[in-house]
Amino acid sequence: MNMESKNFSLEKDRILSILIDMGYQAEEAMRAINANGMDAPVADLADFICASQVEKGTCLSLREPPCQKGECSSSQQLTNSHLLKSKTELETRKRKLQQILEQKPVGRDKEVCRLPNPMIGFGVPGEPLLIVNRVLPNNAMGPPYFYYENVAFTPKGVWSTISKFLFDIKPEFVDSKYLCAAARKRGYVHNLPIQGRFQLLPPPPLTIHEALPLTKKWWPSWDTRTKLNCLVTCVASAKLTERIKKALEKSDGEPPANVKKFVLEKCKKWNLIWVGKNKAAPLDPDELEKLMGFPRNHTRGFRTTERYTMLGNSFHVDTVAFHLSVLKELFPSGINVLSLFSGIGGAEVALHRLGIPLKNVVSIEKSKTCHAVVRCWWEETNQQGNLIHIVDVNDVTPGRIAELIASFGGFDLVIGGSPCNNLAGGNRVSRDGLEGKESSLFFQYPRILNLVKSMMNLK
DNA sequence: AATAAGATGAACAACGTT
DNA sequence: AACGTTGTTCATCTTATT
Repeated sequence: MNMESKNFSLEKDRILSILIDMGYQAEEAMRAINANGMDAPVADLADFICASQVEKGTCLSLREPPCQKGECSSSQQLTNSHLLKSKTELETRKRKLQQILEQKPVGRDKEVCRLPNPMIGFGVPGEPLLIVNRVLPNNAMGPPYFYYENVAFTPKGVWSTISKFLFDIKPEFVDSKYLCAAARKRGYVHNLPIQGRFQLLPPPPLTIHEALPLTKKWWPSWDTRTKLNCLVTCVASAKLTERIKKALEKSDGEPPANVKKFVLEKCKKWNLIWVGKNKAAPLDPDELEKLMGFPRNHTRGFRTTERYTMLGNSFHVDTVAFHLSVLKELFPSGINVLSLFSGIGGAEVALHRLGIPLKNVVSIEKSKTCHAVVRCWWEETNQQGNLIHIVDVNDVTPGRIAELIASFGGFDLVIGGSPCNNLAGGNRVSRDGLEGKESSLFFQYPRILNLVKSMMNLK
């Protein structure tokens, strides 16, 4: 076998396994690849299979047409908010959001989800809801409720594909800088109610100085940042700190413009904070934990670089909790949660801090260290429910789901954020989009969600 | 052998100017 | 409308160090 046909065959296997991951039969997946070619987007292949299933009457109703969208405009302004911006600005925001919610795909190549500016989703704490009634398609309704998360900045077309596989619900894009001192631009697709949200108390500090008071003393006046950029998995080395120190020490007092520019650029790029005279350093894991909304020492006991990786890949607890807060009055006696790609348990921590009892949590996570973190937390917080760990998402078969549902009566919430590494801008090597090696695990989410839905509807 | 440090741009949105 | 400028980003891989 020559190299070219070997690569060809490898690529075919890869696409095939993605389609099988999505819950399709190997045979129909193969037919779709043969009919559409291997260059066709996976979404198209899935469409093809779905179409042929419809013809045969075997469609699992993965994608029913969305129901008639009602008017989403019966907006009502909540009174409170002294922070309320001018009325016209609020109206502008509402109008822009409405446009995004109603936007129709123009053509296959133009299917792009627009990002809202400001990135405040349906609203953030301290501001009134922008939309009070949003109408979801019938097939998107719970049970169970679901909540999916990923990075906002992706290659073009990714979010419209994600949306397409999740009942055409438009993502709610939110930047966590409205809830804490660090930016975190993320998209959330969910079928949760949006009225009656509340944030965790105490509210996290909104500025760097309040969040990290010790930096105040050393912060130069010409560094005007009040918010940190996105907290990621990599940090700058001590060498960069040294370079900055050296550059600043050449001048006493106000440094020249070119030095300022150099330093500020590095500070923004690497999220440095001022911890000493002329000393800009990366955040500690402890500080990351705090900024991400986790309890102190949540990831203690693991190597530093590992802690950076785990924390950088996590939910922002307060943002997620703000969205999940509506569940509190719906499930006063607690909930059963299916947590995909759990990581260090951002969802679990958020629910716990909201005071929602965790009855059964099925956590799917392949990283041993991540799961160890969640297990530790589970015991430290004296959880009364059951924590069930599944290592491989491929082991979540219809049979396994049926077993779990039979044992405790079904899931109330399916939550998770799938791997972003093939989507994230920081990736120079393999930013391959949704079909990338890890990010294609996204397709496991709708597969499993639809399994849970269909089995719970049988009951 | 395990761990940390260093080197490695591009894609995309937003915004201003021509 | 077209174009240039500015800014941000849940990272990977190789090499050095312990």
